[in-house]
Amino acid sequence: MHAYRSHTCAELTAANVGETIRLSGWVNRRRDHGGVVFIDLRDHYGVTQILADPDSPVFAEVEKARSEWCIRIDGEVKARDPELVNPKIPTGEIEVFIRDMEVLGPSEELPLMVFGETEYPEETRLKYRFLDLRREKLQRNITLRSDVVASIRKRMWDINFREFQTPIITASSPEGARDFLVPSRLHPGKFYALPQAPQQFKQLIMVSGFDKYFQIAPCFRDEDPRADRSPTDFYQLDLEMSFVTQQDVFDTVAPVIAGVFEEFGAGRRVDAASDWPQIPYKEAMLKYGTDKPDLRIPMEMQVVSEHFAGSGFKIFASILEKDGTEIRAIPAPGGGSRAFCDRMNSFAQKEGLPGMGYIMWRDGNEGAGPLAKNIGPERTEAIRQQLGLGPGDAAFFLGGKPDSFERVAAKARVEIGNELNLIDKDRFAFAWIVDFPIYERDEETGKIDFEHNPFSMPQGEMAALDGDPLDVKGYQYDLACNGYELVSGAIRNHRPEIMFKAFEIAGYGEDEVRKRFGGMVNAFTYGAPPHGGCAAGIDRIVMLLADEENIREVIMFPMNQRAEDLMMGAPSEPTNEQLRELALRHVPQD
RNA sequence: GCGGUUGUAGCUCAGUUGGUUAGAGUACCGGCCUGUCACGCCGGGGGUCGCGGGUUCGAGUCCCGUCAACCGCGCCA
Repeated sequence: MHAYRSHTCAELTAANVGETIRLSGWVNRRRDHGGVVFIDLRDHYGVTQILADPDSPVFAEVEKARSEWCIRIDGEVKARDPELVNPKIPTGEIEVFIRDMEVLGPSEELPLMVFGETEYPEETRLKYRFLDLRREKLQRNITLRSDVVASIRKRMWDINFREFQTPIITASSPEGARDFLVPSRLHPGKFYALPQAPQQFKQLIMVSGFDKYFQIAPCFRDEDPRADRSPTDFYQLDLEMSFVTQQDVFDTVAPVIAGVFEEFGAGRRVDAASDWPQIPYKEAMLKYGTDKPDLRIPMEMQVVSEHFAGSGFKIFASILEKDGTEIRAIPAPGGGSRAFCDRMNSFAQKEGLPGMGYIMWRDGNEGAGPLAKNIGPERTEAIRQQLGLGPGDAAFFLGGKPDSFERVAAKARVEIGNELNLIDKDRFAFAWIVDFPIYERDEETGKIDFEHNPFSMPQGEMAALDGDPLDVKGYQYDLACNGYELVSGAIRNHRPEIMFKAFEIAGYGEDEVRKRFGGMVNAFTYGAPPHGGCAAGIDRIVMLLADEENIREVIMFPMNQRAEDLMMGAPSEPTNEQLRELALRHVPQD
């Protein structure tokens, strides 16, 4: 017999009754009835009930076993009496009468119970990640992640993409985020960097003639985390193709993403890849206040400035006298109760706005609420008609420069959708967001800078760069799903002269471009093909499929909110010798 | 860097207007129990109430400061 097991803890059924078998696993639960002791033995695959009574030679040892001890047992498979069958587990028809037991790894008192649904603070969970990972949910999530990655690889392979590994230790490439730097021992005072993405490498792979590249690529960014954003490192399905238009990229990627969501979505509805809308960035910001809208929520914002200009509602009327301002409405069908409207108003205040005015419509389409009183029945009725609302509905209003309220408006729209139960939880709703602007103006300095990364081809190419930079759109796109940004990509700028011009507008000279992106720009002077691609967030895809709201639930060994690994103790102080070798000295900051 | 929330037993939490020796569940230790599957019953050990200062006759509770965790803002494909 094998040293540790003849079967897994999920395998034994009535067909095995009478066999002598060997199992290894963890003590999930122990139930000691004095004359009979039960142990639920658990491994990765399932649970099997073990029992011992005084007839067993190891009865005394079995009584001593405790939760999460790792043990090996030998025993005989017995059928359970019909009334003792446990229908909750696949092995519920049998149990194993234990004849021998070996403690492979005893356990201290647990800081976190593997059994049960108790919630634990993240600090505890991360410090004892190996225990947390034993729990059913994380076993499921992490396994799902592996299956998703395998499926993606197969799907990409099937459409003739090939996976190539790109360097992890490379040059700093300022793409927007902060780099992780790695000091060089052989070149004191110089640093490598970890790639924020394999961006330049994949473009070089296209110049190298490989036509279709993908990689499940680790990306490193030294930025603060969010619930849906891992600090330090995360994984992307990174891909790039030559001789393609934006639509070609969509037609290639959408079926892969849709296929994965259908395969692992557990029956949740997936919008057909061919039906995913393409929403211009400007329109997305107007209707949803964000470039990653949740399209499961039916309401769209509308501009209603005309109904407030010169009206009796002085706050909005005077806002509208300033340049670049507008009033926008978020319709809330079924939201016409005072309690709900007040709750949303304080939600907006909590998010940093002065407030969020509202109108409710009663029977006979009569407008109610302070705002309706101020602007009078005619304007109130005009708003109702524009928004297509009726009795029992409400609308919320935000005023000012769009930049100042769009972020909160987007959150409010989600909040309204949630509160009024307007979100179909069993659906994945996708949309391509297109026509991103290439440039933005820094509000404080007034300086023009790249809105995204600087590698996108401007729509209209060189000629487009002659006009107002803020009007230049790029062949640059995101894929939004249920309020998350899943994919981001672009048709790249492969023409050095257009790159230099694009950088010049943002205030970077040719020498600066050559210094930062020299390798790539140089390659573009030797017959660069037009190319484009995108990157899809693996962690976020798995997060959506696993129905989790925190990205750490789908990462095996995540960092905490301060980018520390509590289990491994990272970051840690280097030894003096390490510092000496690297010619580094730590200068304490006050 | 900023804002919000939280911090009480190994773990999850309760703790009233400031008032006796800080509680429960679970885990752990001991005892009882031959059919449980969240087994049950009896008993026990276990506390720097995050930390420091203040107000008070008296602070887990009020005030000030500070630390930590999470969520958000800034930042960031």
